Amino acid sequence: MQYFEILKSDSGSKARTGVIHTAHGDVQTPAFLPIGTKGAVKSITSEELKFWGADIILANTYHLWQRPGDALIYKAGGLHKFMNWKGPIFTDSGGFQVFSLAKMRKVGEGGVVFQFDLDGRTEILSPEKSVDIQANLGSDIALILDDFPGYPFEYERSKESIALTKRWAERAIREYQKIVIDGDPINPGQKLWGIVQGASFPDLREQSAKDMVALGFDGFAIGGVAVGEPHKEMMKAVESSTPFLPESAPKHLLGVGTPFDIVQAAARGCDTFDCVIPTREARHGRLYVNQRQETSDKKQIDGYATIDIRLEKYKEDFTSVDNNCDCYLCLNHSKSYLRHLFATGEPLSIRLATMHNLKFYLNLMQKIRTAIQYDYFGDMVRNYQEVVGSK
RNA sequence: GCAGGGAUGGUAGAGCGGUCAAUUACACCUGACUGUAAAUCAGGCGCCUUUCGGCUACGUAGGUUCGAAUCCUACUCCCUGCA
Repeated sequence: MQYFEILKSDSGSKARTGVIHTAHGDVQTPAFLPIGTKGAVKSITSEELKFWGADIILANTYHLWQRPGDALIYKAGGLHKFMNWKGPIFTDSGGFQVFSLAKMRKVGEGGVVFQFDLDGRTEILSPEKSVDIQANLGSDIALILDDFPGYPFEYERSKESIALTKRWAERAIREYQKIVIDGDPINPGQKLWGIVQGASFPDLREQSAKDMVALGFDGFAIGGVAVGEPHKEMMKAVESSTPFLPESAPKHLLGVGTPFDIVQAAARGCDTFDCVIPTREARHGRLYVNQRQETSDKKQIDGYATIDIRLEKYKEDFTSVDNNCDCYLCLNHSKSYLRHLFATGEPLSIRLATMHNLKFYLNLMQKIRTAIQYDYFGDMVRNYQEVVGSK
């Protein structure tokens, strides 16, 4: 069986629906990966995630290495068993932490020297170490350690970054072959994906994509985006990368994004996405709701808006957060109640809000798949956007 | 009735002669949040003004003083103890 099966390609864009066959089951694409950095999607159980239609989740090498340690997870029988998530798991390499924990790290040829934020001990995260840890975690999709410089994008720095990422990729592959193919890993079916860097410079993106393709990865992630750049820059980065990656390979867009970003990126050929937005913003009281908008010619089009449930105006609003939503929150509780939970600091507030936002994102992916399948994805791309000022 | 304590911005509660439009917390409002060091962070919060600045304010009314939320007097109300 092919690793990635394309079911339907959109006629008007590079979007497609498909299935990634992993060692722990299938992923229907385009897909959104809820983020469970430390082995848990904050406040949500594995069972709930599965029930809502999440096929795959993302966890993080850096955090799990630090605590509880990959050796412990290996002993537990791998991350799947440890957290009792039976579906596919995608692990980030720790490359992002290289960027986000910038104050305490030093990037060199060998890897990243840094201090753990919890106990201050100094460690080196190398391409090999990242692969080793991910092998111990037993994820289904592992990522190579990459380097990217953040925003604003600078050509010379980005050029160095794709070169270093390429050299690290070669080392990561050798380590992967040693452990996962020739060794006795937790998950023999684990796949290693490459990462394309190059900011929004087309020539660098092209070069980086070609570098990765030459190394023969099973899938590709597009990294270095969602670091503060405008939406157009992000799309430019995507458009400059995908043409040089195999049509037949699954493509992940790292760290993206808003519902709008995701629809736009899916149209440009991205198959999977991960982002903290739905979970983090839920904890901050920001909820995503479906919202239709009327155009000047009286046409109703789909969109969405966000509301801050903590505002006083919802104090006596006994309607549901989103009456087009089928999540537990919307089926059972009012805005007034959720606001009250936030106001009083009840932990349930976080759970309910997170449930809702995740369901919103998972529903969005279902809408995208359906639109591609039934050939109206072009309309969706044209219309789907955030409705501002209508909260 | 006597004695003592107190009345401060939406609320609680600091301040106790100038540096006070007034600490702080809560509430409220704005804005962030994109491979999670984030149940977090930043800002605003008397009125007018873009800034400078001006005006009105700390129970009420007077007074002392160059200057008062801060001191004095009277009044109103509240609390506590004794009758």
